[in-house]
Amino acid sequence: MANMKQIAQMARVSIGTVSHVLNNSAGVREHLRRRVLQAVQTARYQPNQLARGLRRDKTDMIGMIIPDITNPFFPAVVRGAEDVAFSNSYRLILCNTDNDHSKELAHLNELHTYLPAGLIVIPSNFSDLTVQAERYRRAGTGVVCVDRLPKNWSGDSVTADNEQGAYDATRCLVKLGHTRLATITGPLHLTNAKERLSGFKRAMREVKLLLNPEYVQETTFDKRGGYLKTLTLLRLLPRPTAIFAGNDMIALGALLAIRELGLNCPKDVSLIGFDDLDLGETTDPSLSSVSQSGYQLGTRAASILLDRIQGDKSPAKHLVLETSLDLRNSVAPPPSGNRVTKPLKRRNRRDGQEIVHATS
Amino acid sequence: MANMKQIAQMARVSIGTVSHVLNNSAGVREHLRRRVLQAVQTARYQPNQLARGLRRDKTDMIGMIIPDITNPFFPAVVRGAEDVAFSNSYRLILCNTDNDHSKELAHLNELHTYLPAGLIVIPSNFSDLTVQAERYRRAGTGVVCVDRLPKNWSGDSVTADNEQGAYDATRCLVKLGHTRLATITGPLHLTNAKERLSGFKRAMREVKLLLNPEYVQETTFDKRGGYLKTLTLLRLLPRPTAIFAGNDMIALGALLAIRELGLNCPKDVSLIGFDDLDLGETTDPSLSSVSQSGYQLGTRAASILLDRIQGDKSPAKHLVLETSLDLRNSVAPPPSGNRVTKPLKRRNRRDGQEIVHATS
DNA sequence: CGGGATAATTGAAACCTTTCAAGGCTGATA
DNA sequence: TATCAGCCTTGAAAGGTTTCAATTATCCCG
Repeated sequence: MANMKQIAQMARVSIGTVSHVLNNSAGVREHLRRRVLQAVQTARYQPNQLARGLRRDKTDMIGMIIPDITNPFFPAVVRGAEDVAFSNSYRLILCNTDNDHSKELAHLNELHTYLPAGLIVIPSNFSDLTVQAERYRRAGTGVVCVDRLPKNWSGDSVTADNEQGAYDATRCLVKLGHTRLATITGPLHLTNAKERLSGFKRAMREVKLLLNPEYVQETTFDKRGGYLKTLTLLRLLPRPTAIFAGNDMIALGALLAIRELGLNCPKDVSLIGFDDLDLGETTDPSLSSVSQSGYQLGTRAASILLDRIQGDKSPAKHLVLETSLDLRNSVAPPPSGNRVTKPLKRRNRRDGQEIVHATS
Repeated sequence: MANMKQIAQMARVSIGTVSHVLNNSAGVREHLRRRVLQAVQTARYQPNQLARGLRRDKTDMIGMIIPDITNPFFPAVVRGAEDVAFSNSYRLILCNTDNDHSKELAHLNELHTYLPAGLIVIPSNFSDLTVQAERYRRAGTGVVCVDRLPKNWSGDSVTADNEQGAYDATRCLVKLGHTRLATITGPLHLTNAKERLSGFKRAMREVKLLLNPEYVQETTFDKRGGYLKTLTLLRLLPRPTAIFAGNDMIALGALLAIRELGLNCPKDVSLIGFDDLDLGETTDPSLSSVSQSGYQLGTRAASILLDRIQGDKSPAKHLVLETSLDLRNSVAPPPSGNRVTKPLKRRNRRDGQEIVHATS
């Protein structure tokens, strides 16, 4: 691989001049500049980013840490961030924490030694990002938090209006005539889960509906959690007629559970999710959901970060994006009047089905 | 951030000794070693990876290039690769090419200057990776190709047995009694698409079924492509009774099209996809699919790469993973006998629906 | 044409490691 | 106790860039 020294020789100039041409860091007379560019071309020279980073104390990499690349919502965020970063010639180093606290820590520590220009983080469960981020801040490296915030987070953030989204969804169910509303929340130490629950509660309060505490189930943000907690909910008496799921993965699990118990969505149970993932369009029934644009979350976060990199010293920004309710076939009015509650089918799973049962 | 010099001072040894302790590159007597480790601890020292990489001419990063992070199949591969890489303390730099040739090129070029230890690539459409990879090989950097191969690829590769998988799926449809089988393939310059088509054809040939050339439609590996080509297929006369889709995203699009034309899957049209994505479980009807483990593709690729990094000089490896057929509700025998072909419903899309129509 | 001011160019230091060669120490053997 | 081998330890160079200070070239004005 060619280096600057060789380019300098080819162009019959000093190394310093080559650098100046490449970075526009000082005036260089046209004929020299041309010679340098020429040499760069013919040698297909590309500056060694490690050396450059070492010297500059900063690279053109942006670290991005996400909890689970397997949940389709996060790739959407990544995509957004990548698009903005790439077109500003920053590159993304993507780290997957697998929702594992220690893995997040490891990434956070390591990343630091690559001197990234900034960090975009979707905190994992139990993240103590706040402490870690301090190290980065002290080194002048921006950190933007996306989707959910760790405890005591005071830095830049981009989130959706979770509270309002949940509120809207709940109001919609209420308007359809439901009175026995349940919700399956994500882990309540995550701000987004908490906010969605409080939106749900606000809507209930507003119409003076009583909320049976058993109707609020907390679980992880995945299909399995949704599946298990839905089984729990649907065995309660009286059985809830509508479920607001903390996200679409939970809703997907709910759908499976509803089906398995011989019930029908939306006839017996209405269901609304959160995120409005693409895959909600093709489910049976198609899934209603609170739509938030993961892509936008990503682009906005990257933009804020780029501003910081370019020297924006203004106080922390907290961007909250609007949500909208996307109604499809998974909602309907509750089963008519006081009709006798339909009995549940005996549970009968196919062999080899994948869902693992929790021990607790 | 602390550096080696400070550690050396704290431990009252030379910089060289610190390095030796950290890398086990020479015997260091126990009491000095302890002093160094102590200092490292208290200063929370972490070696600067840029400097290290610069000196060693190689970093602990593995570049991974994928065509579209938004297609759930690829994150699964990433996940696999990441798990293996991470546990061997390599880190993944993920680059998304958006199926864009020039973006792939840009990433390939850039990545080079970060001196990654190796590369895992799922080539994009029209990739001329083969040429690019040469540069890496000359620098002693391994490149492993996953899922599909670019033209003239002679390096390491990990792929699924696309031909056999497609064959099995087709045989299954035939066994159910279908005779008018159609297929929607991915871009045929991609090896995986080509292999799947040839598996399909082999099955047809074996049972001496005639293949109407119009029954083979080529498109991109996404929902929109599947949607459009299914519309085309279902307007042909006689109408095919079964479709083998080149992947699950295409199958998802097909499902939408079938539904939109007022037809029923599986009663009017049977459908089998490829990849066996999670989301196939919750579609209406649930989607049958040729199952290939993206996760395994990823782990295997990473393993091969790690071997190369550790000095494995054996000839290029071509790992081909088995597939299995996962049957769900999207397949059934063809509509009974010579029943009059059901008329198509007039097309009538909801406003604001997202699918964009191609101009051609 | 000389002088000064300004612009262009250069050389070398610095960034933080790794690694090599050289020097120092330890302990054993004679 | 002197010598030697062998192991430890060290200092310095090298890796490729940026950047600062210093030098050189250019230009304009008198």
